[in-house]
Amino acid sequence: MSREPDAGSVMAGTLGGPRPKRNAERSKRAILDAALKEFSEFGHDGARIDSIARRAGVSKPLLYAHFGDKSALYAAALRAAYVQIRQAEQELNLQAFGPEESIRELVRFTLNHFREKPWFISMLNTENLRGGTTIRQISDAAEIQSPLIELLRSTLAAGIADGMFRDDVDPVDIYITIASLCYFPISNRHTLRAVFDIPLDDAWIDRHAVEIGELVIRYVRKDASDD
Amino acid sequence: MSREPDAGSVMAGTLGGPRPKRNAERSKRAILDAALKEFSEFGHDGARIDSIARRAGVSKPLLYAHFGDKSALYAAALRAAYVQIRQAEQELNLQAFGPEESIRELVRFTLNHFREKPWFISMLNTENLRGGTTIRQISDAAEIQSPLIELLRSTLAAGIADGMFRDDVDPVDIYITIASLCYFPISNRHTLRAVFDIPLDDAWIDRHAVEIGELVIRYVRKDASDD
Amino acid sequence: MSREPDAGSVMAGTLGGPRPKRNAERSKRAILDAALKEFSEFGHDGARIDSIARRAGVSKPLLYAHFGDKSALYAAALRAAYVQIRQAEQELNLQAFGPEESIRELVRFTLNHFREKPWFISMLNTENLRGGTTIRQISDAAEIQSPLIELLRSTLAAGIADGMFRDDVDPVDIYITIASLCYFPISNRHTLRAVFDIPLDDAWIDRHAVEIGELVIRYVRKDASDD
Amino acid sequence: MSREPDAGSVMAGTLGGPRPKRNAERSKRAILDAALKEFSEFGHDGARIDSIARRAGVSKPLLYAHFGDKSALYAAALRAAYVQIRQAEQELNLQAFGPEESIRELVRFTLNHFREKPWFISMLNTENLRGGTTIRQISDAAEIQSPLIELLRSTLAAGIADGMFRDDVDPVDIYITIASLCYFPISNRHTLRAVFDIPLDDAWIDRHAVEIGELVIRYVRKDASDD
DNA sequence: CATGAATGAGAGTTCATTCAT
DNA sequence: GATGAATGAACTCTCATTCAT
Repeated sequence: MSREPDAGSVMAGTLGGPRPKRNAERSKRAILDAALKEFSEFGHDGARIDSIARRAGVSKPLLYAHFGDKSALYAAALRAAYVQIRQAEQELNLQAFGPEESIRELVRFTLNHFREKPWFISMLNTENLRGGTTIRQISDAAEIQSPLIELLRSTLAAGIADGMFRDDVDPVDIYITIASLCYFPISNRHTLRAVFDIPLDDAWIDRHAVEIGELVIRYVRKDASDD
Repeated sequence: MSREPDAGSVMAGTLGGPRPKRNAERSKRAILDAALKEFSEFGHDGARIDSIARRAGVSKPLLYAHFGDKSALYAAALRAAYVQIRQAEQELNLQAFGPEESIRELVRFTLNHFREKPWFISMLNTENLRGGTTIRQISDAAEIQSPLIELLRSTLAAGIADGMFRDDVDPVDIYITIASLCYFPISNRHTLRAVFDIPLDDAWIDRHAVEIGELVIRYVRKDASDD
Repeated sequence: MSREPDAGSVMAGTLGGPRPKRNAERSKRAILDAALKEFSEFGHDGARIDSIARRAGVSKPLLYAHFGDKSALYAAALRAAYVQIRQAEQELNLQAFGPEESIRELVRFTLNHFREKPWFISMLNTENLRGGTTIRQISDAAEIQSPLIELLRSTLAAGIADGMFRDDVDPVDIYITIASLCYFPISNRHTLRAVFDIPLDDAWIDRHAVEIGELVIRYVRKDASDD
Repeated sequence: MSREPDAGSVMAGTLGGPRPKRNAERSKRAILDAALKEFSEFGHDGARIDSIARRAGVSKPLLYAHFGDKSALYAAALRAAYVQIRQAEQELNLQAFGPEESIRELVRFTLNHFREKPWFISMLNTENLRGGTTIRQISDAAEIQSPLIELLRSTLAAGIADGMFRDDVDPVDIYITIASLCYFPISNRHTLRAVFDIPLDDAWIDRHAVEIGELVIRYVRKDASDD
């Protein structure tokens, strides 16, 4: 309510009075962050309420007071993962690029988000493993819908107008294609490493990102055979 | 399903009536099948030993006698999922097709396997969620390695020899690309359905399969700009 | 219901606006009422402090400030139940009736009190279930003792004087007899309904009340065999 | 753990092989007995599963395996209380007595059962406090219905035939009357002791039992005023 | 060999109670 | 004085695992 300590610590020395020890908003946030970590590390069933409370630095009853029960907390964490990626997408400014570069940029963004916020992939895997029961109940929330499809649609339109892109590709398909290509190597890196002898490290991923970009562009590009 | 190599032969000469002596093998098989189902439906932590025993129609002590403990059973189930896909791959005869058609065939096969044996994807998701600890311990087993890379390498070589394919693509990359494209729409169908308004049914998947094929082929195909 | 003895008078002369100053008394009363309901609905262990506070429209710390802890609140509620019945008894004016009618009146009164203030029976059941620990600690309070025994004693004396009643019955015994007969059918109405096929409704109770009256009167009445 | 002192000691020396350490029936019985004690001492909410398991000398999981959950165990205990009184009633042989003595005998029996098996009253109190939800669900069980009503009916009929009893009293009413008179002084002995200055001990109860008998007999007896 | 019976350890959840504003 | 925020302790229930027959 008044001030937030971590933000506060940076500001140490500024006047502003004593930190509040009881701050509902802050506790809720801490619990949600901890839950996101715990659920994405261990899945719905593997996650431990005790551990989440400890991570958040609060007691279990407080956690229950704020979120109800484990499943509700899981739902909140799942939702938070979506909200996070949608917020990040807001900062993408594809209009600044030409059609092809826009696509490369979108690929870069997607892959980097998956890589840097690993809990997003983990939460999605967990949720799909569970049959999507939870997301189905929160999907009505507006924040979950990605506005990216619109961005992609206009990018494709620009490419078509330029005579560079085919006019028979669906933006949702392209989005799913990009997501597929970015998701799998990261989501499945452990099993891939076990089966193939390649070093699936950051460098590999970076190289792969370039390939993905080219792959998608070649696909949408209008070429000799498309007349 | 699988033949019992020497059923009865050990006991062949002994008198003692027609007691089913191969029950051990049978039980083991039943447990493994049940475990594969249970683990893929509920994940490692969600799976219940009780439920597996019930599904297999055996007692828990028997299950423990055969497999040791839950983690060992999980490892066996994971391994079984790999063995199964490798066995199916044996029946792929890509040599019968030309280079492009080979690739289309591989895409079709991969996607169908993912769709028809959903426990494979589930097990992989589960294992990756868990950080790959288990697969790392069983990855030395020969049956897990996919011989598909070799098949792909020769397919690509044939395409290069024909002058149809580029000569700078790595077979592992292509394999991962194909797997990515086939894996994601099936693995994540629940969350995708919640977020996008598309009907992710079999018909959609079938249409998408064609797109995937074309996408990959366009990527490996040598075109005007590749000189 | 009960008058507020000196409401407002203390603050009468002070300036300072019309703040409700008697809130303390009010809150205490509200808490007690809520506690009586809650404890009688759910018993000592089933009652919830949260629920009592909510019912009373006050915060939990206030409740604690007023009553100490759950057991003390329970004790207060138990005491309140007794005070209530004693107050009601005050309005009984048996002297207005002849001996037999007095007894009938007492039966009617007792049964109606049990029926209309169900928390009295519930509190007594709860307390007896708990071994009477609480009542033993508050029994010294004058308000708990029933003056009814005296009333009964003089009623019996009048009946004896009239030559209508036996002279060997103890007023306490008669009181317990009346209470027994009125208590049981109401206290145990749920189990009785489950075991017997009779409709234990108000009409039944009313008829039963008449029987109880006759039963008691026949018992105290001097008859041919009592010489 | 190894030996069971009480039961075992009685049979010590009898042949019959080693006692089974794992005996489902015996465990179930032990749990039920312990539950009956615990629930009647502390009520539904006050009872502790831990305590019941300890009293029964078994682990909590075993208890759950046998009975499901706390409420189911409570239901089983409640039912056991009824079964117990019905079994005891079997041994009542009222036909051996004349009508009046039958009634005295029934009173004696009822009061003694209440006194000697205090959990019966406690369970009934608890169940009524809870609104009878549980008994309503098990009341279809035949063993719960009391055959006593029939006994009473024929006793009354005999008395009427003898010209000793009135012919307008209902056996269910009489049963409830007797139960009321026997129940209350025992059920409410703690609160009664706190309010009245009488020693509610065994001697008092015994004397009261005689009074109850006479009371009931006077009520059913045909007297001068009943013509 | 095969299993019904049993349990130690720990999970999620609740509740009376208190702190800090 | 009054309260939203917070918690220690305990409770019900579950689960992987093993014993004894």
